Amino acid sequence: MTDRYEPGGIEPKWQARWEADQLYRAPDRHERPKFFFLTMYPYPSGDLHIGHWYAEAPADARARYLRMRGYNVLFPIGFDAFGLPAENAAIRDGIHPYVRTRQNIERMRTQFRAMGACFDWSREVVTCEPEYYRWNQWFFLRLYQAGLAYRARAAVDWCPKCNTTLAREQVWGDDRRCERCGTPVIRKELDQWFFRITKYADELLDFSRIDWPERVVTMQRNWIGRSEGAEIDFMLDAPALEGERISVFTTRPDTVFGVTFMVLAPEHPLVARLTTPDRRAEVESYVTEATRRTEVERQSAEREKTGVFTGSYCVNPYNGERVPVWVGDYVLMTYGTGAVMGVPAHDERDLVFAHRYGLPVRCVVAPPDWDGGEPAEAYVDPGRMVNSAQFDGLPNDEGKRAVTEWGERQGFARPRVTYRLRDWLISRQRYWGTPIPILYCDACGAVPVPESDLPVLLPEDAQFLPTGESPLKYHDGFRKTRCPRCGRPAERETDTMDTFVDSSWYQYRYLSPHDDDAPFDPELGRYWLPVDVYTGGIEHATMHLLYTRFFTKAIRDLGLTTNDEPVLRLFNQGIILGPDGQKMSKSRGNVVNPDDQVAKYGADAVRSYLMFIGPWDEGGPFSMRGIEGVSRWLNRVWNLVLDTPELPAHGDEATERDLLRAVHKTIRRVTDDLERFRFNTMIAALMEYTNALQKVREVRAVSLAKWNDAARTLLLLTAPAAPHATEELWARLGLPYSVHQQSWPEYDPTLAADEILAVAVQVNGKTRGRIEVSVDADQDTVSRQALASDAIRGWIDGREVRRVVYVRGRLVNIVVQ
RNA sequence: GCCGGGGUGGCGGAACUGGCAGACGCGGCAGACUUAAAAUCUGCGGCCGGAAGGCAUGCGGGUUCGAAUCCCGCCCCCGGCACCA
Repeated sequence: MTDRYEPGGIEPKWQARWEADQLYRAPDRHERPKFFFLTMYPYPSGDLHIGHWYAEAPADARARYLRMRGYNVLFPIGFDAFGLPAENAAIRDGIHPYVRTRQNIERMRTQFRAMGACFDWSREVVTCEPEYYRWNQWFFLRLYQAGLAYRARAAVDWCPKCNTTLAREQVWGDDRRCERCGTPVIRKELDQWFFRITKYADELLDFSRIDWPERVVTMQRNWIGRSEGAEIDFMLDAPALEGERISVFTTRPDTVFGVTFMVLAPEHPLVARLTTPDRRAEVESYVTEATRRTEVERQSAEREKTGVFTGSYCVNPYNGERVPVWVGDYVLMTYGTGAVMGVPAHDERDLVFAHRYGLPVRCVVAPPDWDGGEPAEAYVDPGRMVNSAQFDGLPNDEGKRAVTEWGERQGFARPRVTYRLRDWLISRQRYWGTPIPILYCDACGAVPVPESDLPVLLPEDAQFLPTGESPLKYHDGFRKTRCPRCGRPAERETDTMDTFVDSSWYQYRYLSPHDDDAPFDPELGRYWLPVDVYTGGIEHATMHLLYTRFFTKAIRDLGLTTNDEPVLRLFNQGIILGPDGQKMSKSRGNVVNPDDQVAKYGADAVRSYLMFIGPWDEGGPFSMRGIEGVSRWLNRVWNLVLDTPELPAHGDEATERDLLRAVHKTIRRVTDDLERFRFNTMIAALMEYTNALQKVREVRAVSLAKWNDAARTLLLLTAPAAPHATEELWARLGLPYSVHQQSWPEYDPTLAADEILAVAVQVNGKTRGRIEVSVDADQDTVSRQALASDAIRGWIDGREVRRVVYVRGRLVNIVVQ
C-alpha cells in the first residue's frame, strides 16, 4: 500500500514553498491579459471564522483557475482595520487599538496562509496605517475643493450605544436600529460633514455598464428612490402672509383639481405664522406632541392619521379655490418640501384623513363605469380626467405633463425629481478612524489642512475612558494647533471618518500600496482597472457598494481615473449556517471553528467541502458528515493517483475511447462550472470522474499512457479546489513544479461527444423502455427501432400510432390513440 | 402594499434552451474483507403496492406529443423598500 493521505504533513510544506518562490506575485506589466479579482477585505477581528473561509476559499479556487487559463491575476488581500470594536476593547481592557489591531492582523495572516489562498501578500493594505489613511484625507481635501464635501447642521441619526452619528444607510429596519449593534437610533441636531452623493443620484441609477445581481441593483434603485413629479406653489390667503406661498411636491399633478386640503409637516417653518389666534393653543400642543414622538412611531403606517386645522387657507392656482391648511404628522419634513396637497379621491392616506375630519372628496380621474360621485376607495389607476376644467377628457398620464407645463407657463409649477437618497454623513465621534483634515479658526472659520501637512496623524497617546466621548476631544496636543491661513490659534476637527470611506477606494490602493506620491499609480490603473470580479456578502448592497460606485464617479470627475464604475461583475456568496441550520452564534453553541476542521481533515477538505455544500450564492448549513464525505473523496483521489495499477501496453480500444470521452466531458463541466461560480457541481463532476477512473482501474483495459493522462487531468482540474494535495501528488508523479503553473486542460468537443446514445422511449409521455441509437440516426431510423423494441410493443399493440416525436439523443415519444 | 429571490427524496442538493426527475454527497439497508470493530470496497435506496401498475418537484387550473421548467390564480418562507406625497 502507498503512503496514506496526511494533509497535516503536506499542507504547511507547500505553503512555505509557494511563499518562498513568490508563486502568486502579480507582475505589474505582463504580456498576458490582466484579471483583477477582488474579494471584500475583512475586518481584523482576530480570528478567521468559517464565514471568512466561505468568502475566500471558493474565490481563491476561481483565481487559481484563471491563472491556469493564462491570465495575469491580481488577487489581493488587506484589512479593514479602523472601526469600533478595537476602540471599545481599548476602553474595556486598556489595550491600545493599534496594538490589538496589529496583533489581530498578524494572527489572521497566519490563518489565511493555512487556507492555502493564493493572495499576493506584497500588495496587502492595512487601512489604519498612516500610509493608507493619509490618502483618505487627501481625497477628502480634493472632494472639499470640488464642493463634494461640505459641513452642515442637520438632524442626524445617533447610536446611543456606539456614541456616534451614523449615515442613513447604517440605520436598518422599520424600527431604525444601528446596523452594527442593533440599538435603536435617536435624532440629534449636529454639525456634521457630508459627501455629496446625491449629485450622482441619476448616474448611480444607471446600471447598464455593470453585470451585478438583480437583487443588488433593485436594492440600490429602491434606496436611491427616484420619483418624478412636479412642484406646485399655493399662494397663502392669510392676512399676515400676503405674497407668501406653500410649495408642494407631488407625483400626481394630474389630480391637482381634486385638492381639498393642504397638510404641512409639524416642523414646517410656516406653521407658526399660519396659525390663527383661535387655533393657536390646539396647533401648538399638537406640534409639541408630534415632536415628542419617536421617529419610529411617527413613521409607522399603521398609526392613525391625525392633524389639526391652522385656521388659514391657501389658493389652488389651477382653479382659484380656497383650500384649508392643516398640520399633520404623517407628513415628513425630510422628504419633498414638507408639505402635501390633499387629494382624497386619489390617495389612500389623504382619503383616510379626509374621512376622519369631514373634508370633501372630489373625483378628478374617472374610474371605469364612474357614476359621477365620489369613489368609495381612493382610485389610483389610470383614467380620464374630469372636474378639471380645460384638462377634462385627457388620459391622466398625459395630464401629468400637461398640467405641469400649463402651470410652468403661468409661473407657479415646475417639473421636479425627488430622491430618497440623502448625502452621505461621514463624521464619526470616535477615535479609531481617519481624522478629518479640517481645523477651525475664529477668524477664518473652517480651514482645510494644506495637502503638504498630511497626514494628520492619530495621536497614539490618547486616553481611552468610558465617558462615551472621543479621546481626541480631550487630547490638547492633537486638538490645539495654528491656523495655516492667519497663524492664530485654531482647533482641529475631532471627528473621524466613517470607515466606509476607507473601503470606498481600497481596491485602487492594491495597485501601489506603498506609493508616497499618490493614492495609486494612474499608469498601473490603466493596466489593472477596473475590477473584473468582486465577491462578498450581500449586506453591503446599499452601503459599501453604493459608496464605492459614488467614489469612483467622484474621483473620475477629479481626473484621477477614467472609469465610470469600480467593478464590472459582482457576485454575492451566501452565509454558512451552523449544523442545526441556524445562524452560527456562541450563545447557540453551533459555531464551527475552521481551525479545528483543518486540523482534522486538512485545508483542502475544508475548501472543497465549502464549495460542495450547494450554490455559492445560497450558503447553507455546515454538516459534519458532509465534510467527511469530501475528505473521503480526497483520499480516493490520493490512492487512485499513487496506486498505479498494472496495465497493458495496449488497452482495449472501446474502453480507452470511453475514458477519453470522460476526460473531455469532465474538463468541459469543470470549466463551465468555474466560469459560472457553480462550485458545487464542479466538485460533483470531479467526484464522478474519480469514480469513473476507479472503475477503469479495476477493469485494467487501458494502456499506461492513457491512464497517466487521465490521472494528470484529474490533478489539474482538482488543483484549484485542493491546491496542496494536488501539488504533492503532482510532485510524487515526478512532474515538473508547480501544478499551479500548468496550463488549464482544453477540451475537444468531438472527443467529448457520445457516439451511441441511450434514448428513452415514451408512450404518451410515459417512459416505458430505452433503446440505444447512434448519434447521427435520423427520426425514421430511431422510431422504427423504438416501435420494434420488445418493451414497447405491449404498449402499442392494437392501437393506432398517431405521431412519433424524436428529440435527438434524448427520447422518443410515441403518441397512440 | 410594492420589488427581488425561493419552495424538488430521510438530509445538503442536481436537472442544457420545455425532453428519461432525484446527478454528486450524507444517512439508511444488504454484502465482501476482518476473530471482531473501525477503515475500505461492492450492491440497493422517491412514495404506495406482493406484483402488474399507479402516484410524485408548495396548492389549483391551463398550454403542449411532453412541464420542476412556460402561462393564469393562490399558499408559505427569505431579503429589500414602504404614511416618501
